[in-house]
Amino acid sequence: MLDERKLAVLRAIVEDYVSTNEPVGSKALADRHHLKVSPATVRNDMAALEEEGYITQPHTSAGRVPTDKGYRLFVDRLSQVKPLSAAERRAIETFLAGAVDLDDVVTRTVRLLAQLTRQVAVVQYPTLTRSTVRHVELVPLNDRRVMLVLITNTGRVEQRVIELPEVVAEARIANLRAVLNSCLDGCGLSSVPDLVADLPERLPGEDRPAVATILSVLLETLVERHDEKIVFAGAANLAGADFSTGLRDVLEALEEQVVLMRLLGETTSDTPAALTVRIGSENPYLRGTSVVATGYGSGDNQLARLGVLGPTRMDYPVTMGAVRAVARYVSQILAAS
Amino acid sequence: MLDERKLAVLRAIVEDYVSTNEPVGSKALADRHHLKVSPATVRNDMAALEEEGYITQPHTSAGRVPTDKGYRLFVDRLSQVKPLSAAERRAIETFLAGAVDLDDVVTRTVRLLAQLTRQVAVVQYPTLTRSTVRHVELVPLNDRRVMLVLITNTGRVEQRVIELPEVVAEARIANLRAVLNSCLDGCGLSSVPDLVADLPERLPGEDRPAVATILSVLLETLVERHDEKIVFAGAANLAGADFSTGLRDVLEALEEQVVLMRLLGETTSDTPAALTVRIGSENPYLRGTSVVATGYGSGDNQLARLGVLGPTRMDYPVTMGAVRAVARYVSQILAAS
DNA sequence: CTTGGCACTCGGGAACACAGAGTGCTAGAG
DNA sequence: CTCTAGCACTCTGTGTTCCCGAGTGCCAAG
Repeated sequence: MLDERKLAVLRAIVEDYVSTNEPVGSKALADRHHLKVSPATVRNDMAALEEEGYITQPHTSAGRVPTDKGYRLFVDRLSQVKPLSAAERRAIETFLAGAVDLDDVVTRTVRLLAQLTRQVAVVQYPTLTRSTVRHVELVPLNDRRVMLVLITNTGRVEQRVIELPEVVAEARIANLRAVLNSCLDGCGLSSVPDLVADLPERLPGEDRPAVATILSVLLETLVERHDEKIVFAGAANLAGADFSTGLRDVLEALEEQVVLMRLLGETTSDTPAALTVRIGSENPYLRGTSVVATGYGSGDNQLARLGVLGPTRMDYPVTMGAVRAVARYVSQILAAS
Repeated sequence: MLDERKLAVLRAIVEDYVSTNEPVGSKALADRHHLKVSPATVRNDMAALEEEGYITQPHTSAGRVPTDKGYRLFVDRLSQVKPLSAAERRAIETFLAGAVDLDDVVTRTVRLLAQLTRQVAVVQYPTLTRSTVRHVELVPLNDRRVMLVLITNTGRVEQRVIELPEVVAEARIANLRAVLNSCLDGCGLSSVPDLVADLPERLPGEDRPAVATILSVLLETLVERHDEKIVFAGAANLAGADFSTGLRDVLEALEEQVVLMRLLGETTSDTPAALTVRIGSENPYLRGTSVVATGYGSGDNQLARLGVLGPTRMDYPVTMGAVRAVARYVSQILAAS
């Protein structure tokens, strides 16, 4: 049904449309892409492609524009991820190398990605689930309040202020801290609930109410903050592009953690580092936009996801190259720390 | 020069223009605002106001539109801050009350403010300068690395990973932590540099290189992170409004910490809690937008600033009311914790 | 199967007219 | 001296018409 030349025509249409943002006609196409056939032939192929739903015309007698299905075919079979230039790679490296802590890594990453792709970049904070406990700290604030600080091996720090049900002496807090640390140090976060389950019983009775309160907050921290936090950058890049779904919707989605999560998608378990591309209507919300995302993280355990969001009319090969490269570098940085 | 009625006319023009977004003419004005004079009289007054530069007409023979100078006069003399409704106040209270930590307070505040004003809200993180040290933590990550965690009385937590120049045993780290805490606990952040100045000399010689490294990072943390961090929300509210300076510029400014800082302005030392209103060209960058901001913080020491950013054509009384109210509530929340 | 020719279809821009809102000015009333 | 009424004038925005050109679909010939 789709011979080699028809595919070449589709590829040419996508490339031209992406770069010019105008419906592309048979004449211009035959010229620009040294297809060695006449415009009439191209027209026949276009008719076939339109029949199959890969392209469409905005109105009778205008050029053709790729459909979501057309982009999909282009991404899957007609294009290759375009590697970054050496200069870009160096820029990434130096830019990310200056990061001082996890927060900084994430902030720099998201900005870098936005600048590189000229799209909106989205980065999810490394999830706690697969991290391990590096240290638990209990800091007495006054005699009824302590601050719980949880430090993970990925450099993430979670903090909560806890109201105690009763006055607890500092020494007892210190003791509890020691117990918690000896119990949890180095353990995976997912195993924390099991490990602390019988803790209250192993401590003097007088401490139990306080311990129960602290533990409940600790567990809550693990669950609630699971992978809630997502940041974005490059919203200014939306100003130029026009979205079928209206700029407002896109901006709203960007500020909704939940929606962003859904857009970034989940790491497919078998090939976690693979690039995910969701085109237009393939997206759960925001059907007018495309998302290019991938997992990142140190070594074989993927920590979280990052990607970019833009109009369906985007340069997929370049964008995919940038996303992949940034994910690799940031994984590397995280692995080193 | 400007009698009572001319001022009333200006007020009416501002109010009408803000609510309709269309240049307002003499007829509509005389009707809607039960000024007890004829359109012709209003026209005369308008001519005078235009002469003085308070209003202008987009083109000959269209209605009048307030100038920045006109808005300024309106804000200074012709309007009163509009208090929030009881329902809104309750909403604020319940929404902010659920915050679990400082991060959460800031996030909730900025969203709340954006929703309340239907503008872009901007909140600066409480600055460290006037806080005091609650606790310093040194967590060994491996034998060449420690994590420094600084906890302040405002609930802020700063963290840095430190590369040590040499291997340091955990016991020595623990000792150093104890020294640091006994030395700094409860002290104002601004006095930290003085307090730690002679610390290396008071410790065994073998520790000095490590201590020097740690202290330099600590000091750096105090300076660099000074009041750098700013968050915003409600970018979607920009979608409707049209900015003279182009939407792109506004979005770009929002992602530039430095620009945002300048826009929020500085707390005037004498009346820190006063509302600052910068209208259009009064702003350093982004001359097409207005900023309504104020300081917030517990008690008499102002910690940081918050405010909203919107088109010059905004409802100043309502916006000012919302900013003031939110600042008060968040100050209250911070004081309590 | 490919190509050249040809008639057809729309979208978008230019030219034009026109209604409506709003103004400035002047002369008269209070 | 101030306010009002009337009037002529000036715009913008909108609707209409018209035409050009890009692009198509189809057909017949190579």
